[in-house]
Amino acid sequence: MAKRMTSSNNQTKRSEKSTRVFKPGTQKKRDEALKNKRQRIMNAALTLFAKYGVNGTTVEQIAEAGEVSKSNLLYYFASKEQLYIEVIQHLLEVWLRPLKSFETHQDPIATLSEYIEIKLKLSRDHPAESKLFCMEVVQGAPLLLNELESPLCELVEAKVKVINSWIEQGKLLPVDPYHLIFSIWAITQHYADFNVQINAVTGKDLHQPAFFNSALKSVKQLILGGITPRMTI
Amino acid sequence: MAKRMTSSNNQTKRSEKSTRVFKPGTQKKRDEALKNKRQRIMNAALTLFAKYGVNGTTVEQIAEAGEVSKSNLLYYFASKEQLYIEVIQHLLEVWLRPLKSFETHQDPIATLSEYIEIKLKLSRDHPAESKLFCMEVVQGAPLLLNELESPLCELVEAKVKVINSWIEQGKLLPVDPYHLIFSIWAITQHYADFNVQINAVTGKDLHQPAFFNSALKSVKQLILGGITPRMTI
DNA sequence: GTCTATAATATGATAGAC
DNA sequence: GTCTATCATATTATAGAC
Repeated sequence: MAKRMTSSNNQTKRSEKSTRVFKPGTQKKRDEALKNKRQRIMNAALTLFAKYGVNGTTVEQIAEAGEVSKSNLLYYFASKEQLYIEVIQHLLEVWLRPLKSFETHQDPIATLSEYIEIKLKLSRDHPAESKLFCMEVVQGAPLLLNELESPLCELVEAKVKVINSWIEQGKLLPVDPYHLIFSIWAITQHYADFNVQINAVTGKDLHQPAFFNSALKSVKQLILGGITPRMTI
Repeated sequence: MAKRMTSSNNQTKRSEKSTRVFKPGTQKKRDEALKNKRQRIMNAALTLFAKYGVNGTTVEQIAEAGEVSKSNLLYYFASKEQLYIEVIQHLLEVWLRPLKSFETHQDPIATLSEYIEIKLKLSRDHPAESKLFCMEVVQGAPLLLNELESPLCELVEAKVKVINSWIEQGKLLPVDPYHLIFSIWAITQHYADFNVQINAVTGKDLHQPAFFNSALKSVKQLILGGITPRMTI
């Protein structure tokens, strides 16, 4: 009793949008406008949730940022919680993409190197997604646990097998694949999530190309340096 | 307007505690009881803030967890915000301690190795502190920015100089000291902050000694592997 | 110091006109 | 679909008795 949002009592109410067609061609336009509006609202919500937390953000703030009225927003999303869920779901998709596209080239170093770069670019270009994901997981991921358990788990396991086979082939020094993956996630996402601290200490951020490059170089050096086989001619 | 907590309008009201002494020896006891109560409340607040966020936690929940009444809590802390500030300040002290005690032994690898271990133990033993610090920084650290700018900055700069001197002496391979420090923070704190995700993927957590040891070993291997000079006999 | 009201207000959500 | 009230409630904080 007396909680803010418990991520449970959700009954989607207005998921069916009016399907009547008046003139041919009008429907598509209508759908697009609606989609844009939903998109605008979700983007605004993402930014604000990442900045103030879910409970620190009001529907009115989101509406203002999305340039709609509060009640209009609640016409498009049944409730604040429903909006949050949709934002999180969309976010997760963006967030798992790099791992899915983790192409396993012949050379493990090239593969991991590419993955690190993709992740660091994601931190640079989608900091709000990174931060909201971070906060959600830190708080116990009440809404994500299901998704984290099945899909992520399988995805990670597949990569773990690849890494282990590299190690068996002597292409990589022995290392625990799970910790390797966690370390890559941790460091690359740190540049987005802790950017305020990084900025306080260095005065720089990832949008400065020089800083981005030095970060990328260092991360690669640290992560890959410990697992690159020495040349033994 | 219409925000939850803006971290500004704070005038500490009840900082002076009654100083009248009735019997000798009673005062100390009284102070201790008071301190214990404040401690209890702050501990409860820390745990709940870390789990539900500041705005997701009500004063009543904290009071319940701290085993005091709501109004009694507000007798000890002028406001929820004031409580939050005190929690954060105490937290920061705990959080900066390892960096302060970053003893610079002769051997850089031993020094860094020890620092990594301390940080990982901190993640294991003080996950709530880690999480709340994380959330605060992710959200822009409105309350911490001052502290982060001066004290942390100087502390880091001192360590950076040490690391650079090691590099000059050839005891360490060239590496950007800032990124090195960030990487250590990122990985070690990740085990506390993202423990839910780590647990979802591996089924394990830092309290299992075997998992702690494998994490420690891997982190050392990754961080130190890329900066340990090769033996060139 | 502690408790029981209760004030003051912020905020999510709905009703109903247009 | 959109807007203007407005409701209902949760929640911080205070007043005042004991």
